[in-house]
Formats: sequence, C-alpha cells, structure tokens
Amino acid sequence: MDRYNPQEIEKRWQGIWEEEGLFRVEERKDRKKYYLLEMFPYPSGRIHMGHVRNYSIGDVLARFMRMRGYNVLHPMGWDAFGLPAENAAIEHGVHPARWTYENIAYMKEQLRRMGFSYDWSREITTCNEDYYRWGQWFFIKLYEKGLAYRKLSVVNWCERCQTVLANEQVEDGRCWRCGEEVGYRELPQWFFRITAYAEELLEGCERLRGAWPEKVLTMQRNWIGRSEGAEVFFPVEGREVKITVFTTRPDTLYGATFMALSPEHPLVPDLVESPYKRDLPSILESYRKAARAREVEYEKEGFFTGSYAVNPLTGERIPIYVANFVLMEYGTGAIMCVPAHDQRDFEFAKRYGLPLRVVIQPEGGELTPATMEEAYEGDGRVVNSGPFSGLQNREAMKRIIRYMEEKGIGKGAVSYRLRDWGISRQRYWGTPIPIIYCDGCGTVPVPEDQLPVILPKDVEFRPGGSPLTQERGFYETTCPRCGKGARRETDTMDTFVDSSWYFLRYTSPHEEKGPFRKDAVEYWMPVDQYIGGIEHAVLHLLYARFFTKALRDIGLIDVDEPFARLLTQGMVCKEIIRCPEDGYLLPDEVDGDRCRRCGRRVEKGPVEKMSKSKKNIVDPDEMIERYGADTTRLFTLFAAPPERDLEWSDEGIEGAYRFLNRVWRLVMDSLPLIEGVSPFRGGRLDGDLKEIRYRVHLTIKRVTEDVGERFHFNTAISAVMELVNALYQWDKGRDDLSRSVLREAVETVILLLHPFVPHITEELWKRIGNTPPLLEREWPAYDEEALRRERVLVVVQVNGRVRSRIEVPADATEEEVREAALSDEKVKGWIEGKGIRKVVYVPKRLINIVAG
RNA sequence: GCCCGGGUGGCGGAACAGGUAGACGCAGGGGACUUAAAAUCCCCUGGGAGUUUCUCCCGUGAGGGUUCGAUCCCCUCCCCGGGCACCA
Repeated sequence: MDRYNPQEIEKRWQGIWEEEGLFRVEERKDRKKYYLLEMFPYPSGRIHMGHVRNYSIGDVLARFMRMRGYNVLHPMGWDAFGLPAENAAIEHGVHPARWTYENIAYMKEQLRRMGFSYDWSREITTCNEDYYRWGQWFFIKLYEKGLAYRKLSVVNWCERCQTVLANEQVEDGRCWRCGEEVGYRELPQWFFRITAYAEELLEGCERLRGAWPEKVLTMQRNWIGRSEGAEVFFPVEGREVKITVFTTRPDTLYGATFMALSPEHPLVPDLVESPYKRDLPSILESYRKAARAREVEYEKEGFFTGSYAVNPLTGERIPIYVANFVLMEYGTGAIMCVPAHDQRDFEFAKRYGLPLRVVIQPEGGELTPATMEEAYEGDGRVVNSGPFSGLQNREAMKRIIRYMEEKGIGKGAVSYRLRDWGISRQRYWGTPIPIIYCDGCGTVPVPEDQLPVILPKDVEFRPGGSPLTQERGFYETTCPRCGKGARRETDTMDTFVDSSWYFLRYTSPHEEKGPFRKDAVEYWMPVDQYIGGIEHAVLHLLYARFFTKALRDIGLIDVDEPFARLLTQGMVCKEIIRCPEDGYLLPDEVDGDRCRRCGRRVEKGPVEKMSKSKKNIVDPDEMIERYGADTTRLFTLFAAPPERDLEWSDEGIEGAYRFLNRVWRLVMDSLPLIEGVSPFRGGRLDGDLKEIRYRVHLTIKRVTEDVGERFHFNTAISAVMELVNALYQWDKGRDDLSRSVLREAVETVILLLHPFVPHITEELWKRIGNTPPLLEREWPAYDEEALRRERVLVVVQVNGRVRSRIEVPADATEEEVREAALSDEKVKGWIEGKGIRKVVYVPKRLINIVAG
C-alpha cells in the first residue's frame, strides 16, 4: 500500500482542476446563486498565515455551497495600487509596476498551491488600466452628482508617506500604514461626500444586525457618531452677524453664561479686540498645535475676544471666548457654554472665573454654584428657566426646540462625527484623478471618451514629492472645453476607492463598455458572504457601503448594501521568544530554553499576532512543503473557530497531518472490502451495522449544520474525527451487508471532508473507484430513519443532581420513564424517606425528581 | 470614562433553545507490535476523598439572585482583548 504523499497528490489535482476549468462560473438564471468573497490582498510579495486562514475559511464555504447545488461565484484579485510599491521604487530602483506584477505572479502561485477554488478567469488587478479607468469614470459621475468636490482644508499629513490621510486612516495620531506621527497641512483636496449618507449608513447598521458582527456595527456607529440636539443662532452684540452653535442640551440654554469659539472659527479674527489682536496668530498656532498633537489631556485655555453674544432666548448678553478645546471639525465650531451642566465648560469657567448658573436640579438634590465641584450632567427638573421652569428636562428640551423654531432663533438639529472622505493622495502609484484645471474654465472633468487618464510609466522616482508633479508630459494638457493650455490634476486617489467597488467588477470583469454589466450585477449582487479581517471594520467596509449607495443613486446598480453577511476572522498568533541579550528569536535560534548566540535563558510567551519584527511568523510555503496544503488548511480551520484568534502550534499541525494519514489508511485498508461494492442506501439494519450507520448519519447532520449554519469548522472537523475513530474501532464483517455499510461510511468521510481538504479527498474518491471531481458530487443528506433510536439514555437527577442513568425505549411515555427512574436502586437510596414533591421530565434526555 | 467582545482541565477548544460540563485535538502516562527505536494501533488522563468492578464531595474569573436544574438568564464586582474618547 502506498503512503499518503501530499506533494504528489496536490500538484496533480491542481493541474486537473485547472485543465478542466472546474472553478469557472457563469450566470445561470436557472440556479440559485451564491456570491462568496474574501477581501483581496495587497500584493506585498508573499502570502502570510492571515491570508491562508482567511482564504481557507472562504474555500470551505465555496466548496460546501457548490456541493449543495449553488452556482458559486468565488473570485480573487489584487488591491494593487499603494505605497509599498512606490517606496520600493525609491529605495531599490524597481518600477512599481514591475514590483507589483512580480509579486502578484508569486502570490498567485502560492494561492494556487493551496488549492483554493477561485475562478481565475475573473481575476482583477486594480492597477490595470482596464480597471482604474472605471474608477475615474465613477469619480466623474460622483462629481456630476455633487458627491465629489474640492476644497482647501487642513488635512492629516504623513511625512514618511509624503501624502495626506483620511480621518479613518489615522490611528492614535499615527499613520495607519507606517506608524509615523501625523502632522497637518493646508491643501486643496478632493472629497467624497460620504456625510450625505451618514443617516442611511447608520440605519443600515440596524438592518445588518445579526448578519454582521455586532462589534463591527458598533465601531461603524461610533464612527458615524450621530447626536441629536439643536442649533441656536446667537446674534453678536453691535454687529450684523449671528453665531450658530450646536448643542445636545437645549434644555440648559438658560444656564449658558458664555460662548466659546474654536481657534479656527472664521469669525475669530473679526471678533477679537485688542489687546489680543496683535498676538492672535501666535496664540492660535499654539492652540492648534496642542489640540492636534492629541496629547491625552491638555489644559483648557482661552481668552476673551472682547465681544458679546446675545442669548436669543433670554436676551442676556454673554462674553464670547476663544477656547482651545472647541473643535472646528465638529458641529459648527462654536458652542454655548453651560458650566453648571457640562464638565468641560465647568473646567474652563473655573479657570477664568466665569459664573455658573444651575438650571437643572437632580432628583432630591439641591445644587448651588458656590459648592459645586463638578458639573451635573444628568437629568432632573428645570429651574431658573423662565416659562420652562418646573418641567422635566427631557420635556423642556422638546419645548425649547419648538419655541425656538416658532421664533426663528434656533431649530432641532442632528450632528455627525463623520467627516467627508478625503481621497487625494500626493503619490504616483494610484488612480489618477480625472480633472483638468483651466484658467478660463476652472475645474473641468476629463470627458468620458478621453478616459482613462493613463498613469505614465516612464517617470523618475526620487524621495519627496510625487513624480507626476515633475512630469510635464503628464500635467501639461489642453482644456477639453476651450482647447487652451491647462494643467492636469497630479494627485491620485486613495487606494480605498479601488476596493470600494471591486466586488461589482468581479460580476463581469471583462466588460469594456462600462464598469460592469448591469444584468451580471443584478444576478450576483449582493455578496452573500464576505470574509476578512476586523482591521477594515471602519475603513474599507464603510467606504464600500457608501460607494454602493452612491452608485445606486446615480442609477448604476440596484442594491443598498454590498455585503449581506460578514465574517471577520481572528488574527493568527504565535508565542514569541525573547532573549534578554539578543531580543526576539526564531525557533531555530533557540536550543532547549537557551539562546544559541549568547547562551542565556530565553523567555517564552506571550502569544502575539504574527509579525516579522517579532520573529514569530510561520511561512505558508514551508508548511505546504513539509505537510502539504491540505494539512495546512485543516490545521487553521480546526485550531479555533473563525472569528477567534488562532494560536499557531507546531504540535497542532502535526496532529492535523496525523489525522489525514489516519483517514488515508482507513480508506486504503478498507479498499479490499469495499471495491466494487455499492454503498448502503437504506433499509433495515441491526447491531453494530445499525450503530455505525447511525453514527455516519449523525455526522452528516452535524457537519452540515456546523458548516452551513454556524461556520463552526472546528466542531465539524471534530465530528468527522469521531466518525473516523469509530470506524477504526469497528470490527468489520466481510459479508455483503457490512461491506456496503462500510462503503457508505467511507464515502461519507471523504465527501464531508472535501471542502476542508480537497486534494486528499479527491484522490481517495478516485481510488475507491468513483469518478471525480468531488466538487460536482452532491453533498450527502442524512437519513432520518438511520438517526432514529430504539432506546435512549435518560439522565436521572434527584434535586437537580445527577444520580443515575437509565436506558428506556425511545417512545416511552413520561409515566414509564418515571416508573423506571423511581425503581432504580441508586435513585431509591437518594429519595428514601422523602416525599416526592415534583417530577420534571425532558423527553429523551432527563428526568429530575424533586424530593424532600 | 463610555461602548463592544471574552474569562471553562497542563494547553487549543466543545457543550447549538436553561437539561450528563470538559466532545475533538495537543501534551502527558500505560499497554500492544518491534531485537530496538520511530511510526502505527488500543487504553487512561479536571481536582480531592473513600469502604476503589464502585461511590461521594468540589469545580466553568469572584460574590449574590432567579429556577426542579445555571458555563448559559439577572444584579454587583475583578481581570484580559479591542474600539471610541475635550464630538458640545
């Protein structure tokens, strides 16, 4: 008998699948579709275990759904624009295109060797002209709809990446990609008006409940940050202007004792009187710096402008301050300050000796300004508020808003934390923004028939600015409107734009007349199951949702949400090893518990996300070489449920390999018994045969539910392991009936395992005399008859504690079970001398006798 | 500070709708096979105790509650991971 040889088997089957075009799909209106998508990778050079895990999870579902009769779209591609390619060009002189395409070639080969069932005929590469031209086309559509606009704004700037970052791309004041501290610049920037969809994006979060992880929805809700309140218009004393403030607490309007403006508020220069006027620029700059540095907590500072505002509700005059804690980006950049009922205002008021006025009294409390040590922000009864005094504050809120609306001095309003999406990037390796600036005609979009604006290949890469700004041949152009000389936009788009619609392009990737075929989108969309990392919870997933809605409103598609269900898989982690002298170590730099270099004792742990710098990575290539793709897949699927972090273990992958060998031997050892035999198809069985068949069908049921309903691949695999164990222990008979039952069992093991380990199962399927490919076999259905039991085990509890177990006929009545339980010797001992107060019976499971 | 997850044997993890806690795997122990080792196959493996073919007690982060019965529901608290955080 030959041994399990994964390298040989895997290579062979991958070749056959490819030749036969097994994974190719087309629209088939007569069949139910299933669109399964995993987040496409950035072509960084090699795949890592995170990819292996992500794509293994996806492949199980793709193959499973296919076997269940669905027409499965399972595509793959490359998020191919981005900074690393350009940095490689600057550092090593390799052209970004070459770097990218070479990486893609290598990674594609790696994915092929994993045996993933992708329809490669639909491959997408975002840096290809035939892809990005449609990104440009969308840009123009958005521009025409008023959803893309340009404005001068202070933007996040990463010095290392030499480009701006969207708000979503700044984490703890640092660049999401390189970790550099983020600075600020004032630049004209292109924006997508994602805020126009704030409300719909938020509502969508409610509709996605249960289908997306709650965690992701919470993060998106937080990011959108809706708050309800009112806008109030405060006239400025002695001037024509009014200052609008946003507040969530219109019920405290009578307690406003001053107003504060953001240092960046446009009215500041006008309102400020001497002596501050002279120093204004330097003061503002210092505030800006402090605020932007995002120091955990900086002191609240400010100064009096010398001007006064009038509270429109009371007619009272209140001083206008400039305060460093007021953000220009949120609300209107101006606030009314109610120090008695807002902690920030309270702190500011204390520092500058501004008065407090209590307008909300808590239940049973008596606040007095003189004794307050902090603001009271809770609910209560309204006081000192003219006609509104005496009301509950919640009620007062509504009435004050209504009153202000009647008088035209304010209105109910909603404010969002979400900002528009800044998409300009001052870099080369991205989709050029299709805009031309003409002195005469202004901002002119490139006409559709002149698309794409091609990214010039022959440019020079130097540290600093984008090569496009040096490239006359690129930026010197003529105005499409007047024909005079004009200048092309040299910024490129954020690469998140490319990934905001790639899932649409997969439906008809070779379409030349448009970004996709409408009928193809109608057939395939939405994505039924999307799988990827949690790191895109707000970035990619929010942008893609926005883009989908925007394209819908332009009339291009008919879907509201791109991803019907979302699975966010956990990280792949491994224990780190550290030497006090030499830092992080690779496993083979350690001898026992000592460092090979310096001989010191090393520290093991904790378990952390795999990263090159911590030297705790495991290379997929090595695993494929040593154990094969099937083992690598099996381990990542078995070690933890998909949404949890996975801890890599060298012993664990050995165990997975051992199991596959065990399956191999089971089938090969059974071969003489099952060759030429047809599998058992139902009918009466007794004894061990009945028991084996029961277990076979129980396993089918468990695996089908675990994979199809719960995505618990680890328990699905363990169910098959149990069946394999049972088959090993079964003393197999040589009669025809035993052989056919064995055949059914063996075929079931192979079929159930196929989505997890496609190569070995394909090989075994063929070896037992069946016709491949397995993917075109129907997923087994369980036989209810086989699952029916004649006798069942019922647990007997006395006062809630397990005291005995009895076997009763499956159709026994409660009365019969009760009789049997009460006559059980052990049970008798526990209820002796006590009265039976109650009996709880759970059919076929448990009976609890309450005695006492 | 606020909001989401999560805390179960030596370890990764099971227990799906409140009903036998610890499936399956890893690690460990024992046995079979072998001249031997590896591989393989079989058995044992939460802790404690006893009258040890069996039985009892404890046990799912801690304490309380609801219930015939709680890993699961409720309250209070502790710890770990993640997100947001001067957002008016």
